[in-house]
Amino acid sequence: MRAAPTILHLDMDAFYAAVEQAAKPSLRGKPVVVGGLGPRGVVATASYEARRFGVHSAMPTAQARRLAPNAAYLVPRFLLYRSISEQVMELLGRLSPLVEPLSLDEAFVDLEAGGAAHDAATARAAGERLRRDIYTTTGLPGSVGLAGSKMLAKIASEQAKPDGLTLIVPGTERELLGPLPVRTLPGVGPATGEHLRRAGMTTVAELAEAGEDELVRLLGRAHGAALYRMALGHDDRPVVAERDAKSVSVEDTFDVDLHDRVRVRLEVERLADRCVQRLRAAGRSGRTVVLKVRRYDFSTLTRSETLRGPTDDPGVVREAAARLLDTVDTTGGVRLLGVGVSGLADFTQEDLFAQAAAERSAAGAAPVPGPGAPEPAGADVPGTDAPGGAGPVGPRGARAEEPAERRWPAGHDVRHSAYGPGWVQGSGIGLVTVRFEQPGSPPGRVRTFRVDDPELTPSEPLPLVPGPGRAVTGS
DNA sequence: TCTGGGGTCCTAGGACCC
DNA sequence: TCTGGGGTCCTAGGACCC
Repeated sequence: MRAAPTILHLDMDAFYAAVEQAAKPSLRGKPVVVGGLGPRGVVATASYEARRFGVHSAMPTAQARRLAPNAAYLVPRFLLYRSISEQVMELLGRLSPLVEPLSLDEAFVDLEAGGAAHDAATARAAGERLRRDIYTTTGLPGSVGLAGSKMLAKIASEQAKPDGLTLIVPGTERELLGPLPVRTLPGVGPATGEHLRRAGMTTVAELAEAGEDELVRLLGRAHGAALYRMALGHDDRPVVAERDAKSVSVEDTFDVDLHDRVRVRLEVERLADRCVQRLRAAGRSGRTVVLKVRRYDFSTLTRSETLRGPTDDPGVVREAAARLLDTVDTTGGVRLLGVGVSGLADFTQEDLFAQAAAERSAAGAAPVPGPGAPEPAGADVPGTDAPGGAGPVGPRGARAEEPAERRWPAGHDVRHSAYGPGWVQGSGIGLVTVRFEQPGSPPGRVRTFRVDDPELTPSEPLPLVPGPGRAVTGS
């Protein structure tokens, strides 16, 4: 808890939906929902217009459609959001070397470490300038919280939403926190909130009155003690830049439960390969392989196996995952499968190759292809040892005849040789509907084409804000 | 039309070691 | 003969966050 409100928390407003509205003039001021559009999809972000219908994050998309049938429903374009996020984070980096990103749309900044502020007045000025710079650069609104601690800066940015700035004057923390619901505090979710409610505590002031011993008794050592400190407004956690990932995982929920054991095994192997791709892209390797299975009744279990040393070998991870699968009862159907690797080490592939070669020569085995040689990996190579001889199968079970919705995902950019840039408004039954507009244009009009129209091609997102050297790359 | 995907941290029990 | 503690690693599950 520092004496000046020089910890800044930035939270972009309805980030994914706001990016889509900036990219698509006809959606500005309209309800927009970004999320999974399949039968089991959930909402990632709802625009403020959509929230007025009761739509919110984590709500099943089907439920959102009932509440807001006329909203625009779009699949997320993470590569685009990442590129915008990098622009925002770059602006934060100009304020201070201590920037701690929490997600694509959120970060803490230690203004004191960068010399950007030393008191309330300079902190407020830096926050307002940041909001202006973000808007100028990206065209997007973001809210800023300023306080003497991370917790309060985050609470402040929440209170500033949308498109605002709130500064909490040090010394006023307890009176500000006291009347707030316990759920306001970070780390108090549905379970803890209910736990506390049953113990008669609904406000932060009541947590402080209960005392540390009582909270520890209720919630356990770490959680209870941390919560008590938070309730008093005590929070000394520093802003920490650059934290290494501790695990990498991928998972898929299937549109329809899987019953075929052979198919389940095939999907586990595909997930293992995808997981290893991500691991390698990060230049890491890992020692513990984790299999996650969600069954038809939503019961979820994990099985893990720790190897003798870290690996980034797809075959090793695949085989470990397959062994773990053998210990799981999947009768009744499988809703979700996931494969993860934890216990990460900074192993380069060269290290691993050298190590593997050493082990082979020690064992007197024949040489095998090194990392440079082609090897089965990635979505287009099925597990070659999979029983049943199943061919390539899409993540949702799609085969050669790909449905229009997946070839032309709602919201993705396209270009027509005559009509120019536009985006997919919807597709199905062999047709795709495109709205022809772009970030700087007035709202455009809609035209419909056959899905195999040669004049129509997928294209890269256009910059949200026109300007030199500000090309946006993305999905 | 029930409930995504990618993470983090904590707890608790058992194994194993000193 | 009967019964110590502490520390670390591994596994499984759960809560929480965006």
